[in-house]
Amino acid sequence: MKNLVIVESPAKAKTIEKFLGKDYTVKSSYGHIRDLAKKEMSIDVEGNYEPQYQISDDKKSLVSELKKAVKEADKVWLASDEDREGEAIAWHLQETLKLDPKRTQRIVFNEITKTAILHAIENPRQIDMNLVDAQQARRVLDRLVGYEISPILWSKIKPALSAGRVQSVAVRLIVEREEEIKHFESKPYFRVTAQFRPVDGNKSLNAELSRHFATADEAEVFLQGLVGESFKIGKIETKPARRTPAPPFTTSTLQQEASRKLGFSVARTMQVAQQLYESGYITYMRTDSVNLSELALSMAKKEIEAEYGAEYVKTRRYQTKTKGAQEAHEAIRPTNMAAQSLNIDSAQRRLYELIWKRTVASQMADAEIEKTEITIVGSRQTLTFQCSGEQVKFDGFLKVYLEGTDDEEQRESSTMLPRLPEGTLMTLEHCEAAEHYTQHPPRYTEASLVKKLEDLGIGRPSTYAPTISTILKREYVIKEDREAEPRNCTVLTLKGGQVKHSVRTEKGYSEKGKLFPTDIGCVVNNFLMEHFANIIDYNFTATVEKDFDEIADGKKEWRKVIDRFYVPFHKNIRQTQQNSQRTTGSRLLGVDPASGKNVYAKIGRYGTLVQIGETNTDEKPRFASMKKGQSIETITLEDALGLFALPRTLGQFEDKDVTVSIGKFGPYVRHNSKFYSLGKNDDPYEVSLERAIEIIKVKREAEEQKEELKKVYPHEIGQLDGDAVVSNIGRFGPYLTYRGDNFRLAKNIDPLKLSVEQAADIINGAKKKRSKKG
DNA sequence: CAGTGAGCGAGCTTCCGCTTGACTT
Repeated sequence: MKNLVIVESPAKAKTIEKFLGKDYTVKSSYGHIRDLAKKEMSIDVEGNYEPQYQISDDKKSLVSELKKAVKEADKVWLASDEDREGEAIAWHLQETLKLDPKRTQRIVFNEITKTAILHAIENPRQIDMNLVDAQQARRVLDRLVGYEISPILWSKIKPALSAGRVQSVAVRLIVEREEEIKHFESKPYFRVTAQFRPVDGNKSLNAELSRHFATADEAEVFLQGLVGESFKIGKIETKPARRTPAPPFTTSTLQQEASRKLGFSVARTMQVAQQLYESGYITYMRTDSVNLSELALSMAKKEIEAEYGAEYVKTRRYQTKTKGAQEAHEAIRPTNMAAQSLNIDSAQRRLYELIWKRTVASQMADAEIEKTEITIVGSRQTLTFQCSGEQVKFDGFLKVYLEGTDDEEQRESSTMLPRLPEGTLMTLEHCEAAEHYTQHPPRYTEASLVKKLEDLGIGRPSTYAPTISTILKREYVIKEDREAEPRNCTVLTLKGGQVKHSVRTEKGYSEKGKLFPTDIGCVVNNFLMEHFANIIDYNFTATVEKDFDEIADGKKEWRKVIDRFYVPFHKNIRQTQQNSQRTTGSRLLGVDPASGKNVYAKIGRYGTLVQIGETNTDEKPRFASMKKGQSIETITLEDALGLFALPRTLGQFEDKDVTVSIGKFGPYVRHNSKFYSLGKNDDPYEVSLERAIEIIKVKREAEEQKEELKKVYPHEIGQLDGDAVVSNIGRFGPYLTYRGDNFRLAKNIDPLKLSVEQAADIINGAKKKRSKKG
């Protein structure tokens, strides 16, 4: 071996190895190999912010493997990504592997093509310490912010909470959107729609009045005024229009489209994309670039020509405009544009087809459209009816793909309009004024939150999905479906010269998979807004990014940048710790009629709770946890008092009391000092004695079965090369144990009837599979 | 495994960004 190349991703290593031939061995660092220790701050604040790095636990064996490879190589090529993090990875590798700079080359490429890689090899450079320092500043700042604010939250609000430059802004967006919605005043308005037919024609057209009415009375006056009116076509306007395809996918836009068109969560999209990437079907899926390689452009061109004809080709080079983009990779695209679809599992196939369509469409001609606007005027009326339509003259990229939209109230406007000359007399066939309500701004979905964060320049492609998981895990936000209340809407219809009133029920749009803030999320956000407004300012990241850029350009020293931030920040931390009150989000609900004491809803150490009586008095208050779906803000006194019904005694079974309550691990039935967990659909406040007894009996039966199994298992099948092979049944089904290793058994295998030979096959088969993966 | 929310005090929790793999009992 002469050359050792180290890249970040193993899939990339595999591809590059093919391009480079046998003088090169390509290995992967699997991302960062060193980081600040997890347990402590690991930043010497007094010692000029010196970071204390250590090799991550899961990277120790990898590092020793890399060290060995380095020893056998004449030259080491550090080929991590061409961005801040990539440069830092290269530097950490150089430091950790103790690489001799004379025998070490830094190379970069932002597309995985043979030309790009050979070009990179011919143009090596040294590690750019300014860029590394920009990364260190980023890392240190995030650690300081996260690890100094979080403990304040533990002492002032609740243990195990967290705050950070990215996650706290994500929560703030969701909390503030909810506030907006709460203060939104939904107003009714009347929309007038009509159907006209040419006097000597039969194809009618739908039109809408050019204005809305605020009240039913106004609408009625208008409708009444239409009686005996004659209509004609006033004006016909046709305008050519063009539509342009969306740029190729980045991580963020892929997540948005997969959410809109396939209903995937952000995490699912990334998981499926990872599978496609590892199989070699698509390029790297964590990217902020819309750039396509020259190879990709020519492949797309060839494919479009062959499939749709030369007139559909339009080669486009896209520019990335995203704030803070680092563009170390290409856009997400198929590696082989000739493969329109793949014979793989359904989720992978659907995501792949989406990527294929988006990429190919981005290299296709504009769609040419003719927009027609028809105005219908009445002889006495000053108001006009409008009707608009579109005709596609040349479909261009629309043949393949059209980007989805987040607009929930999209109106169809692609109807083709009949060709009618101006002045054509029209008959009014039908007219109605229907009540609608103005709609509050939409709540965020996972994907629309990612879009917003990206617009603000907050977070990176590799962190969008984990950030969402974090704020869900901390229970700052909850993702759920909520049905909208149906609303009664007045409809006025003009019929036979009369205006008739009727009522139509409008179901309103239900919120599917939307992000709602929780009590904890709101309380934490309020606390941060009060004490750390600068950190969760929407521009904080953008501001510090400017500093990082200047560090990267060698114009600023990273330690000075951090010091300027840290000194006032830390002072604020100290003051907040000393001066601010414990925050519980407490709300007085009313007075408990039984005791005459106050009832409160607030945040406790283990979640939201209701409390009867005062704290800080001799008499201890009574507490009860809130149920799922209840919140401090909306819980009523009555519901709160209902929570004190536990523990409930349901009655007797086998001469012993049956009681039901909620414990640390959820609701349970207690009988004869034994515990039985309630099922998912059982409500401890409602559950009957009969159901409780059933639960007891089911658990007893399961335990009996377990006892039976214990008589047979563990079962020794026999000896294999001098050691026992044992079969057993565990939490995950039947398995074999042999020499301290476990091997799962297929469902159709009877672990008691297994022969030693069969067991040996299973063990060897599994070992082979494992070593292949390892 | 089966309240915990008062108080005491030990020890624990926590960030962002880069990457995949573990394969359980």
